[in-house]
Amino acid sequence: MSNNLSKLIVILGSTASGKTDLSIKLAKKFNGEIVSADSRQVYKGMNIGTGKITKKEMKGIPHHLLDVASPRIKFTAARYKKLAHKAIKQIIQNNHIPFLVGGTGLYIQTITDNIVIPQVKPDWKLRAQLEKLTTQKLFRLLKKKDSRRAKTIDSKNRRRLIRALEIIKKTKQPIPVFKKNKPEFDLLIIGIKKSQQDLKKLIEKRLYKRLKQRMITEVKRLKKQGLSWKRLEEFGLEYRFIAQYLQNKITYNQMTDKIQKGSEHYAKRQMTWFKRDKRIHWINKPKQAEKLIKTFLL
RNA sequence: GGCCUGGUACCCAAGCAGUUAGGGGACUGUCUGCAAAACAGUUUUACGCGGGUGCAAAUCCCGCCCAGGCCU
Repeated sequence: MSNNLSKLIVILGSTASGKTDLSIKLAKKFNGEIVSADSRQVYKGMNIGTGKITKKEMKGIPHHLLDVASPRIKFTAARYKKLAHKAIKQIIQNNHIPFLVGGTGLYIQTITDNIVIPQVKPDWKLRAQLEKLTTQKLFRLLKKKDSRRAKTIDSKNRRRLIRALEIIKKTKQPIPVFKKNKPEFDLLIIGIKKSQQDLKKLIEKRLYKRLKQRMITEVKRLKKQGLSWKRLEEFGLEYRFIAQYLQNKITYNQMTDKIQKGSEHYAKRQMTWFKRDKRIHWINKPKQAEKLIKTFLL
């Protein structure tokens, strides 16, 4: 099993599963630093709604990939890979243990499967143009230009169709076949398992805590700083539904309801995603994680 | 007591004699740079109850029940 690769410990789990607490505990114990894998916590000013860890809660453990982007600018998985990779390397150089912690499956996969994302940056102008076409037309266009990719793509998923066409246009080539690569690190992947019932309760508790912490004020502040309602809604969950509430599109009760149900669904989707990765060691208790890590670091 | 309107699957809601309405929600899943996103599948013989007419009724007829409205 042992090889010459540097070790990387991954802690993942659905929203509200307790990743943050566990990661602090483990990082303290094993001389670690934390690299966040969260597609919303990368944004500055989005703290309460994303459940971003506070300075105090960090207990001196260095954290990476938090607050690295302005919410005005769209952050992408490709950018995540670059920054996270760099952070991990740095932690290793400091002779600390890197902990990749988060719930954004795609971001985690860029590291754990070392996915090569086509070197084509999003072209927002082109996307706006393609956005005007019907889904059917987009699909026909793709079929004409790259019949291989057309066979595997979701023919009704506009977002993916547009991305595919974007790559073809820029590279003037068909889309390369998707493949997972050997990871650059020696991995231990730990997943926190919670029953759907427990998660429900945890999400509810967390929601009321966040509302008390003035989560709505946070959204108002972001709006004031120049973010459009549309942009705020794009972030999903708390940001989406609070924005809708502030625009009087929904009532306060509808807002809390939608955040609750939306979070439950999100948690479910995350688990559906994670289930596919057979390398994950699922645990219920922190002790189990400690044990796994001890063996792994020998 | 009389007149009217309505009672359709978990919810909303079209149909008004003869192919699966549709939406929401719920559940399950997908994943090639927006991933807290986007997308897909399932929930496809339900029409208040009892009779009748018709080859055929949620749809027409009769009676009853329930809800709401109006009248006395």
